[in-house]
Amino acid sequence: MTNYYVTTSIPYVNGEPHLGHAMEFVAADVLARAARKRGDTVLFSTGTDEHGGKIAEKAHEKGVKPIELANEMSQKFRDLVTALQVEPDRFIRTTDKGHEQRSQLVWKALAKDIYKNKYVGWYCTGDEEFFTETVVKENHGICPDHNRPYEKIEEENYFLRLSSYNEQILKAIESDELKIVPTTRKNEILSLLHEGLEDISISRPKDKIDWGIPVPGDKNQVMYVWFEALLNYITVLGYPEHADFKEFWPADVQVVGKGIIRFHAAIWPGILLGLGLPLPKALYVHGYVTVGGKKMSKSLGNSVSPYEVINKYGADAFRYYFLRHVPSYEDGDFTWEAFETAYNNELANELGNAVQRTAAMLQKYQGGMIGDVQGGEHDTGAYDAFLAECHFDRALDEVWRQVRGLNQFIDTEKPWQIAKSGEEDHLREVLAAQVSDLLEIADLLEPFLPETAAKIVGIFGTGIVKPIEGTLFPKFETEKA
RNA sequence: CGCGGGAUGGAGCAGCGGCAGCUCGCAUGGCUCAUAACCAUGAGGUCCCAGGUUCGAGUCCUGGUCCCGCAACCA
Repeated sequence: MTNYYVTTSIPYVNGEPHLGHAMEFVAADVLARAARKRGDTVLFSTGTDEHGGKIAEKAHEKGVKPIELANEMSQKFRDLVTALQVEPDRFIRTTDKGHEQRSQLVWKALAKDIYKNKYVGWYCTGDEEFFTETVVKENHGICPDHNRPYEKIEEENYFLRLSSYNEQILKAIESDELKIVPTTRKNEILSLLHEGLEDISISRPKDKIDWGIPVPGDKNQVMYVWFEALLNYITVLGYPEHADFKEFWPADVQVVGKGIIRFHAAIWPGILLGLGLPLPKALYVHGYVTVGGKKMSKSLGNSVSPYEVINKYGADAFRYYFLRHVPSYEDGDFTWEAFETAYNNELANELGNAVQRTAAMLQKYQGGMIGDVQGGEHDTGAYDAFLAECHFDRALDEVWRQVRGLNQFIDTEKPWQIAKSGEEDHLREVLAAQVSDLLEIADLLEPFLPETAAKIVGIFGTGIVKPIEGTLFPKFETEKA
């Protein structure tokens, strides 16, 4: 029995769940479902990242405690996961006691690679934030927001000796021991590693940020959120002693967005090497979703809630669009127009109608009786390969190649003519072949569109057609502006 | 010269040395089992510019133009 461990990054509960989060959940869910389908023992984990100054600040603004805000927001992400028909085995919160305790164990285990040092930086008392040398130079030493000079401030931080693992990380990524998909992302991180990693600060003074996990043995410091958030991938398994940890680590695939690749391809491997643990086998890096070609933002007022889409068209339609029409290896765009076109043409017309016409003919000509169905005859090699590479869009292209092939087959065979000529055996064969195709399509679709796959099997899976209520994908009139 | 990605028919993309391809959209024809669905055919491209390598270049090299990421200690 093979074990399979897949994770998503855990969203920071600073903002509402958006399309990007939804897409990542869905991508990981496809991998998990595909693994379950081939019989692996799967552990699929997701969750929320809840500590840090931003959360404390926001809670303060709203007049609630940080944990109250975190509870509320975490639930929203959990609800989104459910609405998307995404089925994780674990949902970790970084405020879980277990995570906090285990993170401290990690800290202690890393002791040899942690040292205390002074962090020197340019600070604006207006923003209460540090700025980089570059930014300070650009602004000629004066903060444009507050019109006051940046101050040079020193603070004590704990640092992780990331630099000492640079070579090992570089080798692991170069050799695909830690495989980064797609290659462009791998090259990006390799160039970063060639430049060399610096040690990073992994704590903050408590008097500045106190919403965090205490550093063991130092009352004045809390862990830097990023450091601690990364640890979720092993604390959720029960690092260091739990059986799950021993059985499921290293992860098979970690799904992350392109914006946080450095954390996952540099810092995280550094931590793992420091702990003497194996690195994850693969990192799948997806792009960002834009709306109408523009970054989603509140100021532009162009953000689309995942629920708007799901409530109107259903989870499977959502999954379909974001898996096929947002390129798996690049950024993608969402517009209602593109979504509705894909929905109507591909889901309703091509697939939905293929199901419908097949079911209708079986009922009309054979009283719903399905003849001998031969099992899948198509070569799914390309599909399998794409799926293994997280090339979801291409994998679905392959499925749709079959859907189109089926429609072509029907038009070529013309079962309605065969019915008229009374060649019953031939008709039975042709219709059975259609069903066979549809069942194979349903099988391939299962990780991507679980509800749809189940419906198709429900209709044709037994010897007799069991029509569903309504249609697979009711067509929507495109709203014309 | 900080690093990297990209520029291909109206739109979105694939092709990465050997007849320029896919999806959408558009036009025409066919069919009638079906969700006004399905099928076929067609129109539409100086493959960013300028040089070069080659029998042959979207495809390789050099230079240029224009876009877009990253370059963080916000997570």
